[in-house]
Amino acid sequence: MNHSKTPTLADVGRVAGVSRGTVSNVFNHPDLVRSDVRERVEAAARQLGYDGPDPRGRVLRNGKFNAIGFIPPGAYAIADVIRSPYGRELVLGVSLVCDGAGATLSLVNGTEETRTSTIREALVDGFILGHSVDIDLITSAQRRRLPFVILESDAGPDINSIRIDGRSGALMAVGHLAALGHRHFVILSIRRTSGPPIVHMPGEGKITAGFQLDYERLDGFAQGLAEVNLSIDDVPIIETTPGEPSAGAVVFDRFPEATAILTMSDWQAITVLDEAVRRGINIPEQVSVVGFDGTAESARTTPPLTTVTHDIIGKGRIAAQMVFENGQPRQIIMSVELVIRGSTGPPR
Amino acid sequence: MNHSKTPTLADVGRVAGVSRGTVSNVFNHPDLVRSDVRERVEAAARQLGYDGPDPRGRVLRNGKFNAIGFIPPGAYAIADVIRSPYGRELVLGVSLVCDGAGATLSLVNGTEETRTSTIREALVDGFILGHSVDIDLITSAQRRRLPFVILESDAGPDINSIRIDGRSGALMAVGHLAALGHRHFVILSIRRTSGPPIVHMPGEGKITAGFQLDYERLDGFAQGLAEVNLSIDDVPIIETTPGEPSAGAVVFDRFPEATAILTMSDWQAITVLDEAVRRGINIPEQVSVVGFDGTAESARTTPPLTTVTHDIIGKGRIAAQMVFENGQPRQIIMSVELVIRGSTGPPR
DNA sequence: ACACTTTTTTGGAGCGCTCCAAGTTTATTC
DNA sequence: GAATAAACTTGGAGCGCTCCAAAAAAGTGT
Repeated sequence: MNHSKTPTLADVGRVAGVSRGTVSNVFNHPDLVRSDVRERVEAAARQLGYDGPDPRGRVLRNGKFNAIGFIPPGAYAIADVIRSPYGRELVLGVSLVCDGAGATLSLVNGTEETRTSTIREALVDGFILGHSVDIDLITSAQRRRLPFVILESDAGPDINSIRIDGRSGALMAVGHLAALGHRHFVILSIRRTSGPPIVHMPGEGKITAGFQLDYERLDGFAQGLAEVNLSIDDVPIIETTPGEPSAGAVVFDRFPEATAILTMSDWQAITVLDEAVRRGINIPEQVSVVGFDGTAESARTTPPLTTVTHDIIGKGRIAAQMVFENGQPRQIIMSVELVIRGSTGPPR
Repeated sequence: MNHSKTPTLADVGRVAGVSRGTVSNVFNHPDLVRSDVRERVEAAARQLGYDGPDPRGRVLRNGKFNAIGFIPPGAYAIADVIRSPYGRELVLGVSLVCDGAGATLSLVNGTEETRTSTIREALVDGFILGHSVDIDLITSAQRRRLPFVILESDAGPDINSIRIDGRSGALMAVGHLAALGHRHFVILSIRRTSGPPIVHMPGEGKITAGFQLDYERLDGFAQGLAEVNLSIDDVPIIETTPGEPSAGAVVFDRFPEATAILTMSDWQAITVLDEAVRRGINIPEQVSVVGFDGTAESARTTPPLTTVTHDIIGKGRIAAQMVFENGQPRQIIMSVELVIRGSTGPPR
């Protein structure tokens, strides 16, 4: 029995002359075992190089993984979550709760196509679904019979969800810029697939937002524009994946007349700022830029970003708590706030 | 059988009138099953609300988790890893490989005291041990009989390890400052437990570095100081946990005569920069600051940090690859480079 | 020394699954 | 239509463990 295979509880028991159950107790409930027996078992374990019960067996027997999963949204990979300022604050919030609960945080891999099987197979006791989930995903999440929370999508009263009041945020952003006198806008919306920016020219007709997050913010922008007698249909909308480095270039090349750029994430706004530096465009003297989310990064750019903030870490934290508590489903809407900093000013 | 309990393969088989094996095949090798049988099984599964094989059983049977673990170093929690600029770049590197391999990245929870059981019980196929590991940890890692890599500690030829040439880095940092004319230094070393900064006054005697990382860098600093006829014993050394906000205050309060501050991480250096801003101290005119690691953040501070850089993302990536490859143990030493930016200048 | 209580130890059952050798059915050939 | 080949299905074995009811051993009091 001593040939290569890793030893099991039973092997240790055989060597120590006790039963499997006793060996199990030595490792899990040492107080139940007489001390001389315990020592004998420990000696046998040492001799065999046995280092405690294999987690595989335990998992099957106990039915728990002691882990919660974070499933990246849409087309994102784990790396994108960590790269994104927003993603990492969110995950930070989740991790704080995990640390408190002694649970592992699993960043679950899966492409957009494999996402349902990902949900089906993740080795977790509950999970958090990044925003932009579609109905299939929700169905498979429910099938898993594990507590879960959806971010930035309301999936009805039976499903935990947390989202921000994006409409109000967008409205405030436009309101602020309009009050400063801006009338020439460009909107950076979020591209949900990978690839270069997609430009929607004014008058091209309604763009259909795939996800609630995008829809609400677009709606807020539209409402804010309407208040100064502008139509969102006359505003160019560029869909870019946040962090896409060419976003700024597209904006400045194609829409030089714009004096204000509305975005749906700080990361997009930061990208624009970077491009402005490259081109010697002064922010906010020549162009105003507004971010979204209020990440820590937004306060550290030059100039600091005016942005629609919310408590991202808090959101992650609440999400994790909901998973651990596993109580009645709740739908939480977090409030947002417009923080005015240096990236916005009167139009040139 | 239809009462509350979640259905199993066997339940589905019973309803569909086939064996467990066939149901398993429907989900795992559908091509082996005749199409009418497959449909019957799928119908039964739908009817019972069965959504594919439970991962618990699969794990025990297959013996694989399809995940690699990142085990935070020393006294750190998962949240600290994500908070730290260095930590998240490292994890980013790891995550890139996980994305490529379709594996989950588990950020494994555990306090310093529970770390050995953490290693024993983590639901992973291999793992990466953050730096500052002690011998007990290495032993329990080896017992787990899983591929693993240690960061920033050389644990001998039988164990995978990756570390940077910290001594050279430290030497270059001092050399640069000395060449500028600095003679009054303070060193920020890393506190490995939680708590406020610990100040070692000059002449208090050797401080014993607990971990290879600290030891090497201190040694490099010592050597660099010796080259301009200074002794490290005459330099105050402050141990702070990176990110500790009071680090800067302690430096400026206790050692106003210092013109150059050497650190062991960018995060520490950034903390000092922040405090300098708060006090109206001009960097580098009044005090020079050097970081360590070369995180992305170091390039974005005002002024940008002079720092000892290495490829952190690459390090994470290589570590993950070593775990996946599970080949002959290797010990990799990565080179470092001094990047001179705006945070260093001649002494006042 | 015996009955009785308390402390320890035992081993069967079973968690849900996949593998695989063997068995069964269906298709093909002559 | 029997023989042979191909396609599909079966169910036992076993992954390593923990639980738990029951048995065994040790301790206690008279």
